[in-house]
Amino acid sequence: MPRQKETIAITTPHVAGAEDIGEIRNIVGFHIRLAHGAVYRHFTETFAHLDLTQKQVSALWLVADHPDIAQIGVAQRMRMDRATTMAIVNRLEAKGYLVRRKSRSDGRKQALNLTEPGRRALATAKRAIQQHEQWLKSRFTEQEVARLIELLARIHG
Amino acid sequence: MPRQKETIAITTPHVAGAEDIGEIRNIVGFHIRLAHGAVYRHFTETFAHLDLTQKQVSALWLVADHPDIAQIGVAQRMRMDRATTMAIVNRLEAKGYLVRRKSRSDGRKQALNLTEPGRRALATAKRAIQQHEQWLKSRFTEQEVARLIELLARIHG
DNA sequence: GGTCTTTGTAAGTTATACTAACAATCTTAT
DNA sequence: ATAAGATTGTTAGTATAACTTACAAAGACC
Repeated sequence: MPRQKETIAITTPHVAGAEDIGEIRNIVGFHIRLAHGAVYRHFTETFAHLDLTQKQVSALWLVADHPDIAQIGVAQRMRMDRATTMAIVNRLEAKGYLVRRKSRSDGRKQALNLTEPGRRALATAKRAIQQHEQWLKSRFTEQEVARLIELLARIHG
Repeated sequence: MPRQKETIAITTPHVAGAEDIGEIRNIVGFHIRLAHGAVYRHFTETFAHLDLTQKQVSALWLVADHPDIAQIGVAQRMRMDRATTMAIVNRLEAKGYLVRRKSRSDGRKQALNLTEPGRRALATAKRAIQQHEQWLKSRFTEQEVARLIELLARIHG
């Protein structure tokens, strides 16, 4: 147990008062980050055999639910900027899971659609997500899950 | 509004049944990711003038609360691996906010401690966090905040 | 003493997020 | 109708974070 002489001088944030906002444990943001990290880690494990990340699955799912969606549409729904969306769509396209094609209604846009392999990959991914959600939800009652979602939705609303 | 002929064929996940796990909106993981993203974004804005990221502030705070802590200690508390911790400690050290020094109790370890500029930076950061937390907590009652933290803690336990 | 483990470190890879700039296209104001 | 402005996709470049592998130094255990 390392604990030398400077201890006292350093562990006292009580001198100034103003910057003492209590334990780091009381910071909501800290808990969201930790929870996100835990979820992210478990997700990655669950998806180790598939070659997909969270974002990629979300994007795949969105395109499946919204055929001919433009990249900007994916970006808005996932709260990402255009450049980040590009990177993700590029990867999905490289895997052969979706195709870009010029939108007929708006020449600036690219209409995104899943390929058959993309649809199969999403189906597999959804099964993995089910497992992952099971792990996540196992610590809550149905009611608590609903409550948690409601609270989280107020943040990203 | 782009919406062509393939719409019907693609928007029906009802055919297989098994992979239909409902709306993406019902996935807890999805909400955690979105909430985390929103928090992360607001944090970044709040900290735009300071030159610190979430992780860096967390690490700084941890070192302040635990003088002579080893990198592995920071890693465990922040749920990071040693390599990631290295990167963050390196950045903080480069900014002159903390110093490494060989632990006397365990030659393998580095004892981390804040410098005076580090302590000042943390004090400033805590004020910014207070603002950030205000923004975050403004949409909840005290009770809801406590409930949210409790639920999130069950995830990262 | 020798073996196994822990800790820090370095190097290299991947994913994400951001900015800035640009071209093509659409929208709006005049 | 044309000019000016906004939107969309794209590329390039930067930063952060997380991961892997490998290695060295030090400690723990037999």
